[in-house]
Amino acid sequence: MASKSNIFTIASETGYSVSTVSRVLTGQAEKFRISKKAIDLISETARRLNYQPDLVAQTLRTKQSRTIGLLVPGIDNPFFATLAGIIIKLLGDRGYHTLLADSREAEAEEEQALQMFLGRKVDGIITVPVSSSAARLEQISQQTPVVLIDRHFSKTNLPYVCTDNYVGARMATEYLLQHGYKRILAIQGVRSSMPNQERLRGFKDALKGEDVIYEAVGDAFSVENGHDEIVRAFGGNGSRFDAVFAFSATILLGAIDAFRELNIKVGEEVGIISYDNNGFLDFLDPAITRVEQPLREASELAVETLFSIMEARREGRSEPEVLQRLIPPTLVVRSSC
Amino acid sequence: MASKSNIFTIASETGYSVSTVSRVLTGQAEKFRISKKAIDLISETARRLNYQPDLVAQTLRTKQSRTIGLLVPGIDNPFFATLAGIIIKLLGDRGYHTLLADSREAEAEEEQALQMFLGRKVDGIITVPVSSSAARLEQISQQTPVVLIDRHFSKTNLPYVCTDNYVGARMATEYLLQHGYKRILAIQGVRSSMPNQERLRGFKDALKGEDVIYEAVGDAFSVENGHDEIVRAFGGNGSRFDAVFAFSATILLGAIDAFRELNIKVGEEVGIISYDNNGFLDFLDPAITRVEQPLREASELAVETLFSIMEARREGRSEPEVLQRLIPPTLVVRSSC
DNA sequence: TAATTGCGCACAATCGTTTGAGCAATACTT
DNA sequence: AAGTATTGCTCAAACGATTGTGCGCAATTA
Repeated sequence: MASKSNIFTIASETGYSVSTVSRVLTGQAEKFRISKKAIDLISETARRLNYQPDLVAQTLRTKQSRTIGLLVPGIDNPFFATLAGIIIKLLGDRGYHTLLADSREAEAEEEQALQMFLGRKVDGIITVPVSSSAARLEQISQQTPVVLIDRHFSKTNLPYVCTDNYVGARMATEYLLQHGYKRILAIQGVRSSMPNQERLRGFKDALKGEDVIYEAVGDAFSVENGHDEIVRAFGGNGSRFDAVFAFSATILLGAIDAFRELNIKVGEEVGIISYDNNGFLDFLDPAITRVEQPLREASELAVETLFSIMEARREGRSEPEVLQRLIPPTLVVRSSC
Repeated sequence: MASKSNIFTIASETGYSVSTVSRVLTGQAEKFRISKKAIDLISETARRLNYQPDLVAQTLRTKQSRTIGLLVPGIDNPFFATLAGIIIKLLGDRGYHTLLADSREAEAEEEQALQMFLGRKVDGIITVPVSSSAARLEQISQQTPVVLIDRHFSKTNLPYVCTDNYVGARMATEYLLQHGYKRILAIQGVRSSMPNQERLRGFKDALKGEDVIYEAVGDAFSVENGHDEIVRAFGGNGSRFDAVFAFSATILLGAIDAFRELNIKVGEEVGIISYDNNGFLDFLDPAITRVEQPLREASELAVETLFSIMEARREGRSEPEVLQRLIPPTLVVRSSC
């Protein structure tokens, strides 16, 4: 009953027309020379009737929903959950709401979500893409601004904010080398994904010319993958490897678990280093040395970028040029290697 | 350009009226005796023009958005992230989208989010409430179905699905007793919250008549709280306690950290048991014995409940009666006590 | 006094759908 | 052959807002 009041109710209640009411309520009063008397009466009445604008009607008319579509490949993954949390907050601060969808690493679900975003008339899209091609997103971005985060495509002019996975992996690998490890096993995540490729490249480049042996196995950002690859590599009689580079925190967990099963002491018998931030890595024993990504900074940059594009388009300006950012990660040293 | 086609485009393209097009596209064709010829032509044209209905316009007209508002107190908390992930998936399976908001444990932000949900005409709301009173939500639920999850209010007829925190805490405490612990420290979360109160009640009831000493300290579901209370209780020369019951996984982490600082061996010198599910509790050393909440089951029940109410209201039926569910948690035994 | 200007507001179209009511043509009845 | 049913569709009014245009009136100017 409270929310039954609309612009028309207020109009008849105050005796003014709906247009006047609308202009007052949208803050266009002085632009249209509405009298102070009218402004006061209308605002007061709106408050009294507990008027809440119908955002759906507003959107239909104005083509602006003050909503951003956020698409991640798995909200149950702490990494994306943290990311989503930060972004939702940042958008909220700017008066925008978030329509969250989960592609579950599947292209079909990604496409569905994008359709939905467009149908819902979101003002912009922030996404961690899962599809292998940028084509669809590039097409969409002509209509609705799109900013990629965490993952990007090799040749695309879509704006993105990613951490520099190449540098991160290089840092991690060099750290292992400096500490005397000579036989390194890398466990990868989804191979087709850009972060994984970059990490692999960084890993290999760091090893170039070094007197070490190495191998890069695995194919998923999952606990199981970490577990299975460790069992495979360390399960037999002894192992060729003295250190492990886990390409994600989930992989790391699986590895830790496998080492425990195999009764191999992490930090002593084998060194281990991981990618990803994740507060609880500090609570493992030993605490895990890792490459952390500046999630907050990345999120802020992504949101900023998105809004600058939105603003530019709204004002018919050409879009800013530098829209692809690679930000450097940080090495957090603990005691696992 | 692709998405510029609307129902009117299709109408003029096919020569039929917009009403006919609409009825075909919404599957009401035979109900209105549209000819097969018309159906075929219209569907074919829609496909050819890549028609996507404007969900905003649809919502305005039908008052149904096929969207559910999901409100959690902190999406960056793994517990709620997991919950959100499950719920988003379940809703997606039923053809519904999710508008996600984060109240950050603040009443003001909760209220804002609820306003937004109503303005957006969500068809239903699933929320982990943070406010101390049920009043506002009860008011809203007359307009839009509301289901509480994880937390509820003591006397309310709002439907909810929570785990039985009383039983869970009792189970945990009894487990400690059975294993010979005699001096138990409980570290609480937010005292005003229903889950905390229930856990405390379960804890105390389990100890009734037993020959043990105990204390319940702390006041936040945070790592710091866990840390500080352990330091306070175990920091001096020896401690009165031989076991700790952490009321949440965050508290547990703080405790683990503090024990490490104090050089006290968990599992040997002190037993510890925790609340909350959290996959990584298995990766700590020792793995933590804990009370897990059946998140999936709870989510399914909550979604089911919400839809049954929505359906009942749509059909003008009276709403189902039994809508408040307390589901039993599970004791997951590991090696920390 | 008549023409001009500015002020304060109202009219009505519009956004893209859905939907109750109605209407012309054909088919069926008796 | 005239009346009734059925078929297959169209008309136009909503939903709740925004917004370009225009109009009556008073104050100012000529």
